[in-house]
Amino acid sequence: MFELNQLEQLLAFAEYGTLSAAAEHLHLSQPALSRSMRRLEMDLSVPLFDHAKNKIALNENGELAVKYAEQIVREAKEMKESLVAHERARHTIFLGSCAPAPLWTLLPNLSALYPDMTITSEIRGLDTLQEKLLDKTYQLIALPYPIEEPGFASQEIGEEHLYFTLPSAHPLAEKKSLHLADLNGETMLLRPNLGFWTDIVKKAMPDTSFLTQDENAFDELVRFSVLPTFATDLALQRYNPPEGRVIVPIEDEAVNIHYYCCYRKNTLSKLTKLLQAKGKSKN
Amino acid sequence: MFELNQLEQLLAFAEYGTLSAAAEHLHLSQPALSRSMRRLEMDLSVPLFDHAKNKIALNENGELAVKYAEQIVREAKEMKESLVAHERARHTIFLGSCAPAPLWTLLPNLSALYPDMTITSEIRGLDTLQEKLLDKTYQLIALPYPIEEPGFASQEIGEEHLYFTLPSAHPLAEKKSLHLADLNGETMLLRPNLGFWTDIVKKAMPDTSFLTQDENAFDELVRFSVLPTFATDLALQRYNPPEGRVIVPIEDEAVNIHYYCCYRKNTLSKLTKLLQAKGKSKN
DNA sequence: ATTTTTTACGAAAAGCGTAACAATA
DNA sequence: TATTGTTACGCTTTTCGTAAAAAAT
Repeated sequence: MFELNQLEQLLAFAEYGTLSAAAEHLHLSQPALSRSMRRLEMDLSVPLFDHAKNKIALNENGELAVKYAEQIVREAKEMKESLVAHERARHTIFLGSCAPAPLWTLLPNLSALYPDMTITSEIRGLDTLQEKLLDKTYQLIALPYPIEEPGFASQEIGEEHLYFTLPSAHPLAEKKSLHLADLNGETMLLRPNLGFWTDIVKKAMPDTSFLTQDENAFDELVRFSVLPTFATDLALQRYNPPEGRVIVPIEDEAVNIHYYCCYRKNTLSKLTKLLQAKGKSKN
Repeated sequence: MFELNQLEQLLAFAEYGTLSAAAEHLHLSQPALSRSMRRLEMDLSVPLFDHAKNKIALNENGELAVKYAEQIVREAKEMKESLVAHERARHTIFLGSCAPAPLWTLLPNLSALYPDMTITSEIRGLDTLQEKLLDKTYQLIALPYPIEEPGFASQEIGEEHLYFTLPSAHPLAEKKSLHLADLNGETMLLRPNLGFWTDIVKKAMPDTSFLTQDENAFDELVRFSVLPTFATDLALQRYNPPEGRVIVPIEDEAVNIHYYCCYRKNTLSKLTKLLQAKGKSKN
């Protein structure tokens, strides 16, 4: 039988027109390529070239052979790429979340539980998350509600609550609590990549314009700004509380979020234990 | 890059389940196959097997690789078969005829004109002939009428006329000429593979039952039979006239056949000369 | 005990490069 | 004369088979 090697060489010849040119691009001596093509003719038991003394060209068979070779070589490359991708996927847990907070606990726990796996995560919209869990892009997603798909498990992994952080001089800074609507219309600062939190507050404060600032410069900006911004209880545990700001709870029921971790029941067997542990430790 | 060789070996392993069994069917030592599969894993930079001490089995990647390998190997075989077929076709003139007589002149002339080509011929129905000329199965066909397809040439190559051969004792044996209908209802003997002649006489003599006899035993049978049979002027030139038989011309216009040779104008360049020569020599 | 896979080692085969040759433009 | 393809020859690399070892049924 002939070999893929020879088909690639045939394609190189078809592309470059002469054995010398093709051999150079193949990093091969020209006599070697000449012999290899003769072998291909033998292996196929069909002449592929018109061999003149000083010129060689594809004949009718050769042209046909090139067509086949293109297809076969393409599929061979596809095979390798696909296998490499598949192998990578076998060693990767791809985690989607609706918000940053679930990742703070899930990522380190997953790393500890599956030390050989690469953990990749991203924050996406609720529809995207569910869709890509079903099509197996994600092995695991964090949602603000449980899903009911058969064959999937949903387990609560914690809750998060939203607060305003107001400058001390703000007119409402002394209130014990507020509604989102109370600040509707005021310009506010937002961290980027807050996931579905952004949707919630934009919906409840349609007249507010939100300024989004780079994550790294955000704290700096807040310190020297008089604009109100948000915080959550989980974020306040994780990061330093903003200086010179008053934290005011928000009473809207929509900002009391319970997170659920959703995944296929027959995958990630160690995950069940992780999630049961999750119910207790919320740091 | 990996090689087709290795893919075939992978398929053999997938089929036979163990390296030993696969190696035997591949006419290869088992250690060689073991190493070859390890090389395949290296070449693909992906593990394909679960290597246990004493057992080796395809893993998830391997199963996927087998699927790809099946396709690629199938196409590789297809490539070879297709090329061999194409090569054969390049050296073959496939000739279809509606009757035996045109072949008697066309075959030797084609052989002389194209000494490097294999000449293959068969007798088929008129519709089949035209259809397979158009789809390039035939390079050349002989029909009892010219065709009008654009791009095709039709040239008359001779004529043939049908006769009855009657036993001397036959009631009609002394007639100077007859019509087909005159013997309608009588049982007759027929050579096999007469092409469209069979259709002509069956149509004009619907009440006659025709007995077809093997070509080699036919002359023998005729000699000892009192059944009428047919001959043509061309057949009488070619073969010995039947003993003890009277040759009676048939007057039906339908049995005076002019043969036409039909072929693509841009192929068989030498053929034009042949056909012009054909008009003169009719042996 | 037999079967199966892997490792080790020497031999066979295949493939490559350099050089030389032939032919062409 | 420079370029192209084929042939010849020696060398390297690859691949193979046998033998031996390790492990499992």
